[in-house]
Amino acid sequence: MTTLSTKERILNSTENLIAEHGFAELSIRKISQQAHTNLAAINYHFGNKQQLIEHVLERRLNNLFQVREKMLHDLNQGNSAMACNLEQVLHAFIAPALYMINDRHQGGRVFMKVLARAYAEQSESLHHLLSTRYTPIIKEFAEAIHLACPELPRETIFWRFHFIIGALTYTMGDFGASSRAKQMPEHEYFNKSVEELIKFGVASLTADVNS
Amino acid sequence: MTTLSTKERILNSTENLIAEHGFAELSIRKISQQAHTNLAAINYHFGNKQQLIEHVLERRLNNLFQVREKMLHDLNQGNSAMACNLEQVLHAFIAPALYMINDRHQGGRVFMKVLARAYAEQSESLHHLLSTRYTPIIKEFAEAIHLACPELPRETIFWRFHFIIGALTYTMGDFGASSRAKQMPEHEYFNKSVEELIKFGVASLTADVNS
DNA sequence: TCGCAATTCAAACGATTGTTTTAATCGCTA
DNA sequence: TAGCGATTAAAACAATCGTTTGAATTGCGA
Repeated sequence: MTTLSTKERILNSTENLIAEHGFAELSIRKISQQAHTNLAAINYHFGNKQQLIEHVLERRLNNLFQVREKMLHDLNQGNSAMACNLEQVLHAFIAPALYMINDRHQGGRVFMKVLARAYAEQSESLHHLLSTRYTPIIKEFAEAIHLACPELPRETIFWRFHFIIGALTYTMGDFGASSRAKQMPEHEYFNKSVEELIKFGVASLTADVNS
Repeated sequence: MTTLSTKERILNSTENLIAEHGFAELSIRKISQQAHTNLAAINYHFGNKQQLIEHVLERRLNNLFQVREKMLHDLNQGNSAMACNLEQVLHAFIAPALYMINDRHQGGRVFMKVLARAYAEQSESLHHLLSTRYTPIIKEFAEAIHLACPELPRETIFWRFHFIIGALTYTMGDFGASSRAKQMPEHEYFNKSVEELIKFGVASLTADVNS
């Protein structure tokens, strides 16, 4: 049970507290209390509060992006001759978030709330970290979408992919609240969300384009 | 110039500070400083910090919802016999936010960032305020969409409208950052956003439905 | 088992937080 | 203009914040 290192316990507690109460109420005293460690341990291991938050984001963001890129890469291998299916591309982008959330022992579900909040918080450093990390992978997926839908103007792809990411981010942050409102088990609500989100993305990208 | 009442200056300053630096860095000392008033004036006029934040949200939210409902109502009057156009319905939902943002003398553009952050912050009281306010108008628009697209299952409408709201919310919060990244004037970027967002919503709702 | 580095701990630092108190000032009516 | 309620102002309150300090403790290689 508590075979986790102090560093890991601090990261997990930070993640939980951000997800539950947001950045505004986050304090390193609450973190150290929930992590069953000392105040100074946080500064000892992470330097300061800001760097701790960045570690929380980086830890899982790196993993999420790697999984997404691997799934997209595998897709390209399988369909080397022809452009790959649009639904598969969107699946490669959305599903890794699903896996992350369902893998409760990794605490990914909590992290997606953190991510949604980090977006909205938009403190200069956080936003810079997120945008520099996100930009390359977004370009890769936009290119894959272009191959799947060559008739779509690149600008249209840019906008609609942007909106799909928005719908995904919003849905992630909405968790708990929406599933409670619908009196549905959270994991069931999530599976439904991803399924509907992919259909939604495909629909928005394959509809007729006429101004 | 400074013909505004103390109450209004406090509300405006709060709005600006949340939009610029988020809830985490918001303090009533910064608010009173920017509003050129005294610390105690905030507690005198609004009770406490939490109630002040709620006033900031309510002030413009009420106006936004009223405009949306009026536009939807006018639409129903004009097309009483037949179901009204889907694009018009989405326009009635999205455009009021546009007007709000473009009307700089009302400071609406700033408020949309506040709204996007309030969503992500998800402190119990804020989220409760937003969801209780939002639920009725969402039901109204979902019904209008149903009339415009009677062949779409109600559940599909629910999900896709939810995603469209997500894309809208995300885009609002993204402002400034994205327009700066694209080296585009903010108002131009916004007009483009709304235009693309409506096309995006129509596309996602009118595409063929096959699981 | 000794010794040293890594880690944890309690305590205090200065700064800032939201709120309250008490006095001064304003604006309007009688 | 006198007086009174509404508003603003300065100051202090207790609480909490992030960070630092220096000593105590741990764990592991020699």
